[in-house]
Amino acid sequence: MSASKSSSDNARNVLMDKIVSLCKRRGFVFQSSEIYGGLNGCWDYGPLGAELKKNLKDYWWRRMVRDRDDVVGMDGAILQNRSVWQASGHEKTFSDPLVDCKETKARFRADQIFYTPAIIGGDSHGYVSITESPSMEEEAQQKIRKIQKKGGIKGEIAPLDLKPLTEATAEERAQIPSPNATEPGTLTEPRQFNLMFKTYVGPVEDDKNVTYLRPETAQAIFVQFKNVLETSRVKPPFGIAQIGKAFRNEINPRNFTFRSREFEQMEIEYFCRPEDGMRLLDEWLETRLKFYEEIGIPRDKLHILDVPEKERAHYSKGTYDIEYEFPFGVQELEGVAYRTDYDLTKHQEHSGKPLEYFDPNTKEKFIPHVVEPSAGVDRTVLALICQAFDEETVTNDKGKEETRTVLRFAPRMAPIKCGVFPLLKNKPELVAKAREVQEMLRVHMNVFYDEGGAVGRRYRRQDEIGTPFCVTIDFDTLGENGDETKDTVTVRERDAMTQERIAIKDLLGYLLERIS
RNA sequence: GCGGGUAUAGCUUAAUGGUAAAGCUCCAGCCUUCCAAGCUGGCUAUGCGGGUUCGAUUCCCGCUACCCGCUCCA
Repeated sequence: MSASKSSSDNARNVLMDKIVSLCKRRGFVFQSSEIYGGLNGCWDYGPLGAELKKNLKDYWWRRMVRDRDDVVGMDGAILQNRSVWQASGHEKTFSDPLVDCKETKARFRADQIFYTPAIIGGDSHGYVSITESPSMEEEAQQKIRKIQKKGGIKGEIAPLDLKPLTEATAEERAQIPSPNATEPGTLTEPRQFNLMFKTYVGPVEDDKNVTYLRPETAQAIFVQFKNVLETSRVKPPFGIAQIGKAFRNEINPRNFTFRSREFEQMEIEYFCRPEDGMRLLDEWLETRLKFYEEIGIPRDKLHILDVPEKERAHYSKGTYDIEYEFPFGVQELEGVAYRTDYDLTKHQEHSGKPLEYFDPNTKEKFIPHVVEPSAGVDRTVLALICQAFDEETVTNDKGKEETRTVLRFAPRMAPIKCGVFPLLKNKPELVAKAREVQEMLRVHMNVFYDEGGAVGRRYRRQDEIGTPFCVTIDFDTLGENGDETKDTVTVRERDAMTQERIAIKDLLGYLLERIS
């Protein structure tokens, strides 16, 4: 690693440390179960984090559901019949058999290690193994040739018989070396690692009562597709939107709240005619990119990854990942995937219930195709905080330089929209007037009243939590300096720290215009 | 899961085999006529569990959590 690389790594760690520290100090995010030592991969949102997250979800719901004629909402249960997870393929594919190499400490997925007996000149010379790749035949050949050369063995190498390690018997496994070791016997037994949290429905912990906490919210939508269709007077193309928790028993949670074991998703399953799928995939990508701009994540901090076919889920005809430049790297916020008719078809097969749509105009019956924009709520909250975080150097009255920490949230995302301060707290008239203004505003937005300390300190406190506006009631407001400024207040803006004098009667309109 | 690192107050840092210190923050009071002013007072900490020891925050072991690198990421 070069010096410059490690110093920039260090810089971004410092930035992330500052963000994590601010999140805790000001009540955005706490470690879950902190007083008991925490719980790996779980986080709690404090008062401001909860507001921020709620603002994000509410705005998504408003833009994706209420502002549109073609999307309706639902709210599915976290627990579903186990058959749902069998039909969706999660019970099978969310469970990976893992093996460790005791010698090299490497970990492999057992289904991605392939092995073959090394047969040279008709005699067996043990086994070789390689990890799955397009060139694995050739690599296996090379490994066998090495054995041949090393042992000075004569004869033809027999044709390879490559099989995944999952098919090896116990006796075979004892003789199969790890792909990156030479001696056999260093691989552990394959162990099932299930990414789904298993639980039991009902009081008896019996195999018949097994189900899982949902690893994604989408399946509830597919399973209720017919009910929504029949009760909501919608017809394709239309979408069903949902916001809710999902759970994955990640092997390795990392990067603060970015990869958690319990997380929230905002998803739409958009049902359409098969021929419209690819076009709608692109349209939804644009719709979603616009959304990120609206919440204050600029386009130039987003990366669009057109996921290549071999990395897509097998049923997907096209997938875009929307990624954000986090301090710890470019990471996915949202996947926009064209899932074809895979999910509905699977549920139709497994449930035996028809999930087709009959188009009365064309007299056609078909299983709708699906485009799915699926966003991570917690990841987007983290992106909002990372994007908003800024430190700037300001010079105070005494000419001393100091650091101002400010979260530059888009006002519509800010947890608190407006601070309300009496200039001095020991003047009852100022306090009374400030309370009056607070009452007037609070029915329309989240406001915060503060009278502690000097007014400058109060401004800085609000800067650090991203409050876009602060209103101060002073002696002008009371009319002490003439009628012209009576019943006016100063509105101080967070980013530029500029102040404007606004009449109290115009204040609500002024703020609403800037925060909606 | 492997390897490395870290763990003292809300935050940042000190110190110590013998009752843990400070700055900032926070709270209360006084003062204060617009950008972290001042004064007084106050709350709050050695992650958890073992061991060694007369005595452990300090030494040892285990666990947990967080960070970094691998690995993993439908």
